[in-house]
Amino acid sequence: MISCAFLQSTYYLHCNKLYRTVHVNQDNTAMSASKRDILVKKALQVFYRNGFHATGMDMLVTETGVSKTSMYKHFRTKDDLILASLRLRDELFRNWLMRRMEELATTPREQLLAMFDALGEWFDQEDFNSCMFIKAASEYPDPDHPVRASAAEHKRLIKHYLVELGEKAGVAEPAQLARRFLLLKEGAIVTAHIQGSAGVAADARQAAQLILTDACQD
Amino acid sequence: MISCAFLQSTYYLHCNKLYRTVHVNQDNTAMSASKRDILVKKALQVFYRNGFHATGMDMLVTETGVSKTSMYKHFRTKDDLILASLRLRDELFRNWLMRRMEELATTPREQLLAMFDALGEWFDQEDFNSCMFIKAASEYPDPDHPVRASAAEHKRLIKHYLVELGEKAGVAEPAQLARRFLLLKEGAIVTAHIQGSAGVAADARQAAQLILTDACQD
DNA sequence: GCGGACCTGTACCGATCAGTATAGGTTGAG
DNA sequence: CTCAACCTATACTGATCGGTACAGGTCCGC
Repeated sequence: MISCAFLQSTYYLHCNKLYRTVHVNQDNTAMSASKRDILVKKALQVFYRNGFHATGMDMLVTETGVSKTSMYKHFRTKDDLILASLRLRDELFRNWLMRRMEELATTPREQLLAMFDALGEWFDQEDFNSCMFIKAASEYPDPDHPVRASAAEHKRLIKHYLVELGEKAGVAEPAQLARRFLLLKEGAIVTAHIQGSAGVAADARQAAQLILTDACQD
Repeated sequence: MISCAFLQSTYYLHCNKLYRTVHVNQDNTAMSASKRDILVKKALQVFYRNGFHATGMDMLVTETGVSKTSMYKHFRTKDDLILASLRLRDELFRNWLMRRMEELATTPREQLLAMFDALGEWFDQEDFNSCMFIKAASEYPDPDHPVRASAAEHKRLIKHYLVELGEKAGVAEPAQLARRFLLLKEGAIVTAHIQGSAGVAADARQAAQLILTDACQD
């Protein structure tokens, strides 16, 4: 089954031909899913690299290869496209992080610490450019803006995964452990972005080890 | 000589009519209140609240009360004004943080932990809007841009202060302690910004306590 | 009163912003 | 074939972008 769960998905489950799959838009106009996928995927890259306000729709036309007319058929406003990009980013990043944590370690305790090994791999990728949601929140000062809600939801979902892992690991206060790990994670991302990635993930992992040991002693 | 060291004051050093720039502030403190100082001070507030790309020069004219002609007399480009704002922010914020840490505690060990109490006060201020340098770095993707250098320097100076405090506290590896504390600090800032400030500073402080205890056992 | 330092307001520049209008090309189903 | 869905390119809107030009106002030491 080929489908794109990040693009309002269930409708796709009834389709057997991706190139002709039909997506029901906000205004009930039928659209080609593949073009839409290409647009969101490439827009995500441009927004991540270049920022949101600094990226104009004309730049997106040249960078994505999708005409402006099609863009505005798929998304009523630039903000809608941004939100779709953030939804995709949330899914891709969380899937990658969780998969990598589970690949790098076997026990829940080790998987928790492996988060920082995975982050270290991310920091060393040449296209690493901080967390897209931290950047998004930085550009949208209104706390009620949907972009901010998207960022909060992304962080909440990661925290939820860490809590689950903490429960599997049998720590006394998994919620507390998750909050502390998240502090180290966000701090490592920001520090690797501003100061450079050298040693940052290892520092965070060592600090996390202390916190985890303490959490298991309780 | 009355001047503001944070405001790239060389231009005024050649001015022998400095008294013209001395005014009385709202709180009756005599300070250099030249148009340039007013401009940078208010521009800082607008950039911090509204972002860099999203703030146009025309908005700065209305928000600061300084004419556009004067702005471009003092600063050749918008970027120069942004950099001056960041220099001011660096000085104001670091001075505030260090002063508050030393007010809240007496011993170096307690002062280190008091950083998170000070951060907690900051998070609860209604105009708290994340770290200006994290936001600046988020908006300027080019790592060689002066804005990025300014952000890195700000973080470096704070780290340097933490290392000094760690040495005074007699910990075995003050540099390592400072790096770990900085991870918690940046993580707390980002988390308070995105998820809300409730409990964030306290979480960070508890984690810092564990790290500090470990550092003193060595 | 004169000159210079410093400020203002207003109008303007070409470029770019988000978004729209219009016309036409391609594809596949019936 | 026609029809409809979906795509393209181009041109355009009014607003705003960073930045400049120009004329004039105010204050000061001389």
